[in-house]
Amino acid sequence: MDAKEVLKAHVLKNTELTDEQFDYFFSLFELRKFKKGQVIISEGSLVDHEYFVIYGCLKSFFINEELKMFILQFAMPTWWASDFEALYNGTKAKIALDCISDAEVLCLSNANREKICREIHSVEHFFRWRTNKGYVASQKRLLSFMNNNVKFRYEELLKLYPELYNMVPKNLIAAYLGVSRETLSRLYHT
Amino acid sequence: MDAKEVLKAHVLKNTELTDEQFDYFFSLFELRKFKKGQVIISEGSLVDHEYFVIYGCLKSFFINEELKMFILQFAMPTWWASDFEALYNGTKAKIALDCISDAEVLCLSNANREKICREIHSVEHFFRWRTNKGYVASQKRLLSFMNNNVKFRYEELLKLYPELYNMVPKNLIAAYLGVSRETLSRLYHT
DNA sequence: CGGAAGGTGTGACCTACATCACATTTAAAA
DNA sequence: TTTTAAATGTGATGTAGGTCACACCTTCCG
Repeated sequence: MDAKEVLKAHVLKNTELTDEQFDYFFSLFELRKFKKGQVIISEGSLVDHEYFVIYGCLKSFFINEELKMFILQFAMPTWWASDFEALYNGTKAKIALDCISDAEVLCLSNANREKICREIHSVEHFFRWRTNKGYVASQKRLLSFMNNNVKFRYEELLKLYPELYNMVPKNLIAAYLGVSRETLSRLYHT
Repeated sequence: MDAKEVLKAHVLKNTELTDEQFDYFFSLFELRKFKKGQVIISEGSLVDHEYFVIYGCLKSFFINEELKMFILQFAMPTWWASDFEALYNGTKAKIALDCISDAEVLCLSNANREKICREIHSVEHFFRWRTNKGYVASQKRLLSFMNNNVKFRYEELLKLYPELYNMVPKNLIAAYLGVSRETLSRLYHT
C-alpha cells in the first residue's frame, strides 16, 4: 500500500472527506525517505512540520543535562510525531525526532495544517480527533507510570505493541519506560 | 465576573466567534454549583459531560486496587475536566471527578459538543486548540516525572500554580506528584 | 575482513522513596 | 462546645531501581 492509501485509510476511519478534498489534503504533504539513525528534528532547531509515518519507526525523545535520554514516543506506521509544543508555539525544539529504522514519512507543515483546517471543516475535525486520542493515551501512560512498576509497564508496552520487541533495542525501551537499561535487563535475566 | 463572561474570555482568547455564535454556544451549557467534597463523576458510572470550572477547584483522580489515589489534574477556573476517554468512547469512568472546594461549573454534554462542533467550524477549532494544549501539558508532565525528583516536581508545581499551596491539602499534592504524603512532608521538615 | 561502535548481561554497592506505626494538630460536624 | 475525622510530622526499617565497572557479543561500515 502506498503512502496516499495509508493516509487515506487513516483519515477516513474517523472523518468523511470527498475524494477531491482528500486529494487536496494529500497534496499538502511531502513524502520523504530517511535512513536509520537520520535526524528529523534536532534539539534547539525550529520546528515547522509534523510527520505521519508510512513505514519504519521513529522515536521522539528528550535528553537532559546529564545526557540521559527519555523517549516520549515510538512512532510507527499511521502514527504522527513532532515536537508539538515547539510546532504550535513557534519555539525551539526541546524534543528531538529521529529514525530507529529506515523510514518513509509524510511531512505536513504547520502553516499548511492551519490553512487546510481553516478551509475544510472536516479536516479540522480530523485533527481534533487525532489530538484527542494522543491526549488520552498520554494521560493513560502517566497513570501507568505512577501506578505500576517497571516489569508491569514493560509487559503492558509489549502487549500493546509486540512489534517493538524485535524492532527496537532494549536500551531504547528502557529509555521509554524511564528506567535504566540494567534494571530492564535484570527483569528476566539474573 | 459571571460564568458567561469567564467562558467568553476563555474562548475568544483563541477563537473568533460572533456574539450570536457565542450565545448559542453558551446556551448549550448548564451552570451548576457544587459543595466541597461533592462527587461529579464516580468510578464506573457513564460519563456524558465535560466541565468548565468557573470558580473553586476540582480534582480528577484514579484509585487503584490497593485504594491508593493518583491525581491527574487539579482543575481550577478556566480549566476543563472530565474522564475524556470514557466521555469520547462511551465507556464507564475509570477516572473520577470531585470538588476540593465549593465550586461553580459549566457543564457541556458530549452530544452537544459534537453537535456544535459540526455546526460551527470555529467551535471545532476551539476544541482542537484546547485539546492540543492539554496534550502538550500532559507530555511535559510525563517528562518531568521521568526526569526530576519529587522536590523539583513539587516546586515546579507550586511555581506554576501558587494558589494550590493554600487551596489543596498536602496529601492531595502528594497524590498528584505520585509520592507518599510522608515523603512530601519530609522534603522540608525533618 | 577487521576494527569500532553499539547493544547486552551481571556483580557490588548506593539512594530515593515506600511502608508501618504512632503522636500531634487542625478542621469539620453534630 | 464537644466529638470525630482529616491532615500532618517523624522515627525505624524495607526495597525497587540507580550507578559504576567490566565482560562479552553483535552489527555495520571503511
